[in-house]
Order: sequence, then structure tokens, then C-alpha cells
Amino acid sequence: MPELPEVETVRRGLKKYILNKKIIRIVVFEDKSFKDALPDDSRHASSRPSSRGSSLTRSQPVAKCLESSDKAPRLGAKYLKLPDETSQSGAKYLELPDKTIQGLKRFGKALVIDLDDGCSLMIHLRMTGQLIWRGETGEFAAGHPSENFVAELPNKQTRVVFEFEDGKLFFNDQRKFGFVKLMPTTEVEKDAFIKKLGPEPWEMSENELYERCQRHGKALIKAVLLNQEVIAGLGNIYADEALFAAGVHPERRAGSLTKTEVTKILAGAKKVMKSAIEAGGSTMATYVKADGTRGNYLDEFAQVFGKQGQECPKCGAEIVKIRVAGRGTHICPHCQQKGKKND
DNA sequence: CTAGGATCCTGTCAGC
DNA sequence: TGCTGACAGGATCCTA
Repeated sequence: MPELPEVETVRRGLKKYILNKKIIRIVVFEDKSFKDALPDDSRHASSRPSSRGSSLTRSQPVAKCLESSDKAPRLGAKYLKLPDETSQSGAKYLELPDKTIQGLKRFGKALVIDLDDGCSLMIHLRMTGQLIWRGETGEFAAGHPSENFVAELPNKQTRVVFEFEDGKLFFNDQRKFGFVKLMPTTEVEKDAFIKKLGPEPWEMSENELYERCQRHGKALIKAVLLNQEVIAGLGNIYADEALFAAGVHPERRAGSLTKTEVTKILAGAKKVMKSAIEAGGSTMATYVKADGTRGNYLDEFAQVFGKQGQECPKCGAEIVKIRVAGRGTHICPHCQQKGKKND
């Protein structure tokens, strides 16, 4: 689920708990979920200023480091096995001395946590990622909604844990599509995903989106809206909601859209995403109530997504679910007509 | 270059 | 029940 509004909700929520706090260590339960892209000598720049000339190994994936940990831990980073009593299927430590959270940023659906010492953690939740804070001063959970929000942690789906002095931040991810990437801050904006990212809806003019639709003229508009290089932040939910708001059928070819239709789509995207961000905090928070009740927050928010079989809020026709660009897609067949012109 | 399909992975649900 | 196949809110890689 995590699309731009959910990631922004995560960013705002986490900020309250971890800004200016120090990470004591990172526990990696699933190597695949933790990408170590830090050069060896940037881990602990202050302690070994002359390390550049020595024969350091190249940056290597964390899994390899972990395997060779007992022989030669790298500078400033210690890879250790968990003590048996707390061991969970061979999780490993990553110790990062003196790394303090300096800021939380967002690029499209990617969350970037800046640490001091020139390091950053880039986190992408993809389909099923979630970030759950359990601390002395409070709890916070957002991302893909599931039982994990209220479950005992860590559990089977816990991939990475960030340990602070006053709490723990759990990165859970059922399908392992998401990841945490430790990298130099200077590399963040050079990252392939972030570099290619298109503008967010509110950073973009109608003309710009229209031109981009022309450039991808033969693709279906739904696919174009999901393309993060064209416009950043929309996922399957908000693409459907934006198209419904604009009254445009998702199978229209992007090149066939009029300027007016593109304008409506952009306005729709801004509207649904802004209101989702505004509602995000409270809906996410109320998702897990004290009494344990749970609700699908989408039910209250969405007009068409997941509403197949129900009445269209505009005209009362039955909302149907179809398949477009390989994705489940929800439309009102009355409000969103395909037309005959160019598809 | 673009467009479309397969793919990474685990879990759930419908149908037999 | 148990099994099987389809599908799940993302992005990338491969092919034509």
C-alpha cells in the first residue's frame, strides 16, 4: 500500500520519535532487506584518517561481511552474531557508533533518514513494508497495514531492527520487496531510482504532464501514472482515485487525452493525495486503537479502490474491477468511459 | 527510444 | 480438510 501519502505519514510520524536520537545498532534479520552501500572508510571517517592508502577491501554486500565477521570486522563497524538467548534465525548485528538521526526526507515513495558522519538510510517499503516504532515515549506504526501493527515484535516478517536508547524501530516486510540501504548521503541523489524520479504532482504544471503523456502516447494512462519517472508518488490506489476524480478511463492511450482531461487528472491526483496526507496521521493512528479494533482506513477514504460491487458515489452505477496494465483497476463504467476516438 | 510482460517473495483466499 | 492457482497497494529487468 505505501504510496506517497503513506510514506509522508511515516516520515512525519517517525520524526517525532527518532530525530536527534542515536542509533545504537542495527540488527539485520534478512540480508536481502539490508543493502550496505557504504564504502569501508566512510563508516568511521574520524577514527582512521589515514586509511585511504591502506589495502581496504572494496565495498561489499552485508552478507559477505557477516560471513567473514569473526576474522576481520571492518573499520568502525562490527558484525557480530546475536547471543544465543535472543537469537532469531541467525540475525546479525551491525554496530554503527555515534550515528545520530539528523533529518528525515522523502523522495517520491522513498524515505531517506540522514545520519551524522555523512551516512544515510534509504528505505523503500514497496508492497508490504512497514515501519513500527516501539518506544518508552510512545508507539507508532505505518506502512502496509497488518496485524504486525499490534503484534509482538520482532516476528517472522521482521527484516531489520534499528535499536535506539529509548526504543526500537522495526522494519517489517512480508514479501521482501522493500529494503533498507545504508549509503553515503552524497550518493542519495545519485541513486538510480531517485535520480530518475519525476516531479511530484504539486511540483508539476498541467502542460508538463500533458507533454509527458504525449511522450508516452501509446501507453495506457494508468500505466503512465504508475511510472515514477513521469510523475512521482502515485501507486495503484491513487492512480485509480485520480482517474475517477477526472472521469477518465484507465485504458485510454495517454496520447489521446485532451489538455482538459490531463488537467483534471493532475488536479485529481493532487486532491486525493493531499487529503490522504492530511488524513494520514489520524487514520493511521486510529488504525490501531487502544481497544484493538481495526478498520480498513481505505474504506473511508477511497471512492473506487476496493469498492467493486458498490455504488459509484457520483452516479450510483456499479463500480467494477478490471485489469489494466497488469494491475487490478477500479472504475465506474458510467463516469469513466473509454470512448471510441484513439482507443 | 518505448511498451508490455515476467519477475522478485510470502501469504491469503476462492474453488474443487 | 488439503490442494491448486490467482492475486496482492512496487519497481526493475528483459524482450520485441
